[in-house]
Amino acid sequence: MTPRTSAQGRSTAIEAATTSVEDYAKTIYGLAEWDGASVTASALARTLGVSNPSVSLMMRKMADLGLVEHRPYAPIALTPAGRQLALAMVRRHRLIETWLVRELGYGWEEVHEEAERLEHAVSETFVDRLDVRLGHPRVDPHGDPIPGPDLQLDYPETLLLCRVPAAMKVRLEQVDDAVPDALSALDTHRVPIGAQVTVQATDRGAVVLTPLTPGGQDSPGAPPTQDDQSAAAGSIRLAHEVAHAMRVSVVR
Amino acid sequence: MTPRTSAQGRSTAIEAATTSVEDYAKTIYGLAEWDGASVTASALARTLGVSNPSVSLMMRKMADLGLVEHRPYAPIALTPAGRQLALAMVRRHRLIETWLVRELGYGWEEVHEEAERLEHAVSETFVDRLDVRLGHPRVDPHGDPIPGPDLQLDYPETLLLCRVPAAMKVRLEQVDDAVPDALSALDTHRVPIGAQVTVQATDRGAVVLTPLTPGGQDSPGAPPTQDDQSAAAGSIRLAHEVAHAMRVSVVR
DNA sequence: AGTATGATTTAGGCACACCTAAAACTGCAA
DNA sequence: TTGCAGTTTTAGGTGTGCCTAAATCATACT
Ligand SMILES: [Mn+2]
Ligand SMILES: [Mn+2]
Ligand SMILES: [Mn+2]
Ligand SMILES: [Mn+2]
Repeated sequence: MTPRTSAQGRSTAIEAATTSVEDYAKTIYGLAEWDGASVTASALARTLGVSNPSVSLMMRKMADLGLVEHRPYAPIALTPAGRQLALAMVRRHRLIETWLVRELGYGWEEVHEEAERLEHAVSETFVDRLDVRLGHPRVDPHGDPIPGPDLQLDYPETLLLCRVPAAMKVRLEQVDDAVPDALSALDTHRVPIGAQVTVQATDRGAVVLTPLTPGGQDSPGAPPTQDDQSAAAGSIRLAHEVAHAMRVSVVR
Repeated sequence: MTPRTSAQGRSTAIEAATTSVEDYAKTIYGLAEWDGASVTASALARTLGVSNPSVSLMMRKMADLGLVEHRPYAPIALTPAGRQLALAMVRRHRLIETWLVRELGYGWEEVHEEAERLEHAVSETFVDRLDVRLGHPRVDPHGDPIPGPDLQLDYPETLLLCRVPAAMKVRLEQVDDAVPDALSALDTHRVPIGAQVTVQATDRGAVVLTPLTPGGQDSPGAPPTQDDQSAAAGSIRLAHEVAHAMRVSVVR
């Protein structure tokens, strides 16, 4: 896609961002935020579904544009300008997802792919009007916080579920919408965002938990599924990968 | 942009359409429909804002894809497959415009640009859900008919305003949203789509007309503007270019 | 017919964003 | 400390879509 035409002049480099540049910026930001580790070229390549050389080349380009800090063979970090761009994309993405769920009847597992395309096509004006129409939502359907018009973002204090010690009571705050297994696990066991659960046991990243709050509100659908090999009724086992796709806050 | 990922398999070539191919198809269709003339390479180039050689090359590509019929130096026509693609894009475009006006508070002069980008980013699913949400609208904010899910399209019998003979009573059916002067002229003189007017005189494509129906309903805004050099109160002069951007149906 | 004029196509290039294969670097481990 | 395995970068190449400049073609006018 050609460089973005839209909007009114702000940071030059951000104006010239292509679809690819926007996705790289957003992905770097996302990786760094989700689990605080430093971002490597190969992690970026894996997440974006491109080859390592492509990342290398793009990093040079984005360094030239002043969007990333990157000395060869070192980890990758966004510059302040890069973070601005990333936050702008995150805002678009999450507002669009919220709108798709609230007004077009999308399921929370469908919206990510659609938003991934739309985020590059909408104007700044569009985003602002959508924000107003939705009443300035603070989180998206997956619990991810939405940056305000000023791109400010306040995170709740959260941990990766796969790192929570056993016997702790936590509240489900966010799910990674790019991990379908995580979304379907929560759907299956009727654990919505905001539900409280107790971590019964942990096993090298995998966790077993029991719902506390809404848990099994028996909405019309499948009967209390007991598919997993979990013995205790209401006991839920999540694989490491799935537990890595959820963030929780500590209760009490 | 890379080839379209979305949707379920239909006509292979249509699946593989890029943003550019989609725009070419839509534009060829639009030119042919608006004033029934045959589509030339340079008209296409002018409308799309690209050079003639670009059109030449693209026509070879689209001929190979089976989307257009084009022998060198001859006029350009869509194949049935090309028409399918064009109609699908027209449907997207017009539904999106309708939604932007109805639900996001856009003015009818703002929507075209936004839709021009969004139409390439939305999925088939999205379009269908939007259609349902809007209640299957039959025309967009500019009076252009919207193809149904089956891509069927029924046009009202209309003429280009610039070709209407004098002393005829007509109803304004469509405005070309890509001609800002036409939209602002109608805004200024408070002539909405559906209004009836009499063509007082014609002058080599330019027309002078008098509103009949809603005409000057004095909505809160500027006072009955008499900016033009038109003498009679309520008499409106439209330049050829502007009159070419409107289609009307004959009344009675 | 003979030629000028404009429309159209061909030739040659550029920018982006990818890819595979080959080289270069790093850091850990024998 | 030396080697080697994995990571990262360089080299070389593809597909799209666009451009300018230089042919070509079609035809309308003398
Ligand atoms: Mn998402
Ligand atoms: Mn994206
Ligand atoms: Mn339009
Ligand atoms: Mn378009």
